[in-house]
Amino acid sequence: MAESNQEIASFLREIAVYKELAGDNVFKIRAFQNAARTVDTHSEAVSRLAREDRLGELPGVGKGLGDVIREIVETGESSELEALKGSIPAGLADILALPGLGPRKVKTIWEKLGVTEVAELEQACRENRVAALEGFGAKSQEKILQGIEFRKTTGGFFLIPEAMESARQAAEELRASGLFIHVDIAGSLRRGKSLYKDADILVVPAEKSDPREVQARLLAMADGFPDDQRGVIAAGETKVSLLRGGMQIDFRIVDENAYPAALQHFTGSKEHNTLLRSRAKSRGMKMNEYGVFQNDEPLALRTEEDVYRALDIAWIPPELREGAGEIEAAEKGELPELVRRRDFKGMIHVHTHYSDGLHSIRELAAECIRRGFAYLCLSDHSRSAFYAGGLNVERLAEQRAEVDRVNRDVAPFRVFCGIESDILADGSLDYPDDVLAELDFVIGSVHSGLSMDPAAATERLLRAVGNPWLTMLGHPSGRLLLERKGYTFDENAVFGALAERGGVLEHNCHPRRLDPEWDSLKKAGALGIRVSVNTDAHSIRDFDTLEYGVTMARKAWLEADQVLNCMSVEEIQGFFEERKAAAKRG
DNA sequence: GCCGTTTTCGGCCCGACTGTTTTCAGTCG
Repeated sequence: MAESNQEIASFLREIAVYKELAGDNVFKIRAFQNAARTVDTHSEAVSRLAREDRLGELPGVGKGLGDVIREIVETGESSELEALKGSIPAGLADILALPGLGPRKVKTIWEKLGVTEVAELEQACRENRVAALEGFGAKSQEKILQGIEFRKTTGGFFLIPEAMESARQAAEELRASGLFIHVDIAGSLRRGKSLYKDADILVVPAEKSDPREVQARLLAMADGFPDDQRGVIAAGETKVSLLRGGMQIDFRIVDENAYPAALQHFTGSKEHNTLLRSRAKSRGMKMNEYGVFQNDEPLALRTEEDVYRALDIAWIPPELREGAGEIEAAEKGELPELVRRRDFKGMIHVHTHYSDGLHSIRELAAECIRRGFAYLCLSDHSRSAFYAGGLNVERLAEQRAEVDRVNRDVAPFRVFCGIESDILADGSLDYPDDVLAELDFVIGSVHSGLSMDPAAATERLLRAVGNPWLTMLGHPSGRLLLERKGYTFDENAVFGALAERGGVLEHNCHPRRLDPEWDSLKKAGALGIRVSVNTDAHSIRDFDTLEYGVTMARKAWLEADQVLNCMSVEEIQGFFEERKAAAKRG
């Protein structure tokens, strides 16, 4: 039996990949991809929809996909997927993921060379056999080798800080050149993501700028970097793609009159743009990166707002542009009023030198005050986290006493004393109830025994969430970006329990965690779960990462009244006290 | 495979760039 939405979605996604390799109809493939996204982000358990014969409620799911989903739910298998696997080697999916290789070329490689694994492909390239294929050449072969090499090192992805720094630096250099009237970071960096493959920078040359000079200036952006971290990927009239410091940057060059449409277009996402263009078409218009056209006549657009207005909808914040219901919401005038950085009144989930943090309670409080926060919620590691200097009961009491002393000095600023309690293997918390009762709040996090199967993980989390002393669930998936995947669990079950008990879900905005991913966070928000955007700071410098959390919260459609640390100090104190009173009642 | 204030069949977004081609297929976003 396949119970969770994620499991069902991964089946559909796998079928789509195999169908691509099989050379199936592209629209059919897209139908499976769309259905996977729909299932993944649906806030109700799709297995339940299947049992109640309500799969038709899912947009993009008709008879065919309904049958496929039903079989997955009932048997935990898909005969369609099994059939595809029987005729297509699994290794081809890895080859398909390489840059520059689509289904047609992978098919050629497989049929003509018998290559079915990345390692075999690498060898074939080195033996010059790929270049000899029809439709390939020396350059394609070199590009494939580079792609394989690139994936071996970084996986081809960058964390937010590196990607943002790289893009901001490039944009600054271009602005300083005086050749451009606009230099904007667009693409996924503008929309917000947890990982980045590249950066998109939109440039509008000044009227007097010579196009050749513009292109030369852009090409020079790779200068000064080590040879293995630089290169020209593409150099056209409207697009220059470079490898700069190991990261790909795409520069898009447009005229000033196309700027609004281009900014919209190059911000994406692909899914969002596809839906928008489809909307334009159904209204007798056409849109592309150069404008919105009616009868081939460009509409007058001055801002990005105008682009959306031309399609009869309100401007959509970039973070929402994922083709995940934002256009329908805009059409109905139901776009959320997204939370902003200035709505945040408190810093939550901060470690002190009592465990593995760098600073004292007073230092952290002073820094929060300096940054305009009204409160600070401390949560050091619990006793089982000995590797991180977790606090035993005595140490915890000492910290509690110091917090009380500090609070007398910093009022009306307030320090709350909590704990980041390990969720033990059996799902219990790390202290007895009478110790937990002394604290203002409890974050429960899994730090050990991460290799659980989904059923065990779900059980463990459900037990923790069911503990009345747990205030919030910390970094729920346990993932470390670019390092480890984390465990999977049934989100609908765990979030459902959290919603029922009025528990809070942490979004841990450490750039290596960003846990949970935005789509899961969105699902939680839709279920009415309050979210806390937590820096998990171990030093004052980590306070800056709140910026990433704000982006993810916005991406998850959250409004200020859904976010715990947007509460005033009085409100959050009341919230903690109420939770504790309820826990005492049992 | 889905879907329908043009439609139950015939659409399904649009353009740029590369590489290998002598006019364009494949890939990408």
